[in-house]
Amino acid sequence: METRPERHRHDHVHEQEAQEGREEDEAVMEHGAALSLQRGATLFGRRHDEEAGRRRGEIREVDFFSRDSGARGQDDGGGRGMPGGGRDDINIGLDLMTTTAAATTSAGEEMMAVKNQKIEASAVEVELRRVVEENRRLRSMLEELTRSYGALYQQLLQVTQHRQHPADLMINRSSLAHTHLTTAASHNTSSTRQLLEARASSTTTAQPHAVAGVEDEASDGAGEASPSLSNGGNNNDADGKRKASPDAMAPPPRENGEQVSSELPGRKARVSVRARSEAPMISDGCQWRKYGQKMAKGNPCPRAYYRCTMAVACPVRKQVQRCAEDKTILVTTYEGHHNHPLPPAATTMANTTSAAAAMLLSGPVTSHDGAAALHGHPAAALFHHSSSIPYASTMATLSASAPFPTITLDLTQAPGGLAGSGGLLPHGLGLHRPPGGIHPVVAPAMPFPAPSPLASMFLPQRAPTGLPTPTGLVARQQQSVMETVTAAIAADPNFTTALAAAISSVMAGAGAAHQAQPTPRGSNTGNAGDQANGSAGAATAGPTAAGAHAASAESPRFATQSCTTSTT
DNA sequence: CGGCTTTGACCCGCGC
DNA sequence: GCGCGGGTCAAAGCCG
Repeated sequence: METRPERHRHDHVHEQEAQEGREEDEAVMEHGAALSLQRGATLFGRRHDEEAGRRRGEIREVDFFSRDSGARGQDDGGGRGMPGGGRDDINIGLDLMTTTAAATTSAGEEMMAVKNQKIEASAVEVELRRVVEENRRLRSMLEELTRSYGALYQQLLQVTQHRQHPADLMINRSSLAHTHLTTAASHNTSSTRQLLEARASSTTTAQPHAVAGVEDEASDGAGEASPSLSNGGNNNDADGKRKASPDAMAPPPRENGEQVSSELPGRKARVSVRARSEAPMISDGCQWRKYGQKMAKGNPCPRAYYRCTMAVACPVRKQVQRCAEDKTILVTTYEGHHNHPLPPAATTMANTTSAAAAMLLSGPVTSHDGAAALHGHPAAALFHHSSSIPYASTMATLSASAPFPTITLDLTQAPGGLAGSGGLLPHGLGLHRPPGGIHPVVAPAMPFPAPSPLASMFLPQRAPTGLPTPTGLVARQQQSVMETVTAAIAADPNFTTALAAAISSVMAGAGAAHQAQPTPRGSNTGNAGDQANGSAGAATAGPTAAGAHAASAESPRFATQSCTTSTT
């Protein structure tokens, strides 16, 4: 038939379009579909009017497509329609499509719609193939990182077994960190090297502590199931100052028998997060109640004390204070263990602090500058590694002077000199997009030992797992790191919003269901006195940010922002 | 009315 | 022992 060549040509053309311009295709498809619908409706009405009387009883509506051709053939008054055949319909449709509008019949439009569906399907298929390929690539990257981590971790364990020889240990550590750097390495930067060197020298000065740190680390590394071995005890020794409602701060016995009580009766290590925010509090997914405020010496800004109110007797507290030097920086210090499950958003933040806590507890709290501790801890690998990532330079130090061991994660500094911008951190999107078209904030993160007792303080109570297998440990650590990184980004409301928008645009068709995560009170801070939140950043945490939290808490993992440190 | 914030008082540990 | 500073308590007030 003469229409077949036409049809083929159109198919070809549309396939080309499918590969070249999806938007155009989509527009066409939508139009076609709409047209088809419209025509279908018209046709239906007409058919209903004309034929209903004489062919009463036939269910034409249901059999719309298959019967059309016949009906249309009659409508057109021509022999063009083939009685009953679906393929013939296609021919007709194409023919109509290429002819004038006057000659166009509803059948043509319907065929157009069918055709468009095919085109759409092929486009989706192409896209799917691309995504699968990318997924494969990412997976191989992850596997490689996992392998590297496993090797390094084994090496670390061996080192800890020889801790009686501090000198050797030190050397091994340096090589460890160095090894990691080279492993991670393609992105190595000079700043990372400087950082590493600085830490190496610190290690030299704080060698004995470093040894202790490794010892603790070994216990931590052995698994979070043995928290009692953590240096939490050490911390507490150093922590004698706090009167501390011991009962309040002592974590309740875990259902799994995990004796966290061994952690310490008094105060525990703290994790401090510095982030730029105009809001009075950063969004961390928990509900807090302010129970006090005090002017701290040396800082014109008052320090606010909050208590977790998500559970009746949750001992977790946090302090929020603006940085004296830069009032746009909000310093949030967490302390204690949640005794209740946390919402995803809160878990994300919890994991962030867990990561830091893992480092803190694994390191010597009394080290001169804390660098030694970091240096010896596998978690340091994360930070080293992150430092080597263009978008994420990370550093953390422990406080030496603070009454309690404190680690500060500084999320205020943007790599690439953006730190001084004074704004929040939306710089990530688009500004530092790495080559390759991967999401700007997606970067491999190095797994590190699972959080020990302190680490669990922000985590929901877990089921007992016993000593984790290396594999499970690695997996959990990876997740933790990923979430750490995620939370670091999520801490920035603006960034979160932008990220959420980006994600939704990418995931539009697929699973945009994640978007809004229902959070109580419409805010993931849950803080009651949030008028300021409403106007400032944290409150952007509304649905969008919450969505980002949710998304981040699940799987796409994002690289951390910069993380330098401060001392308390 | 309940929950939250505010704010002054109080407690405690540390340093001198 | 005293003063200082950090942290907490609790009454009063505010707010939805």
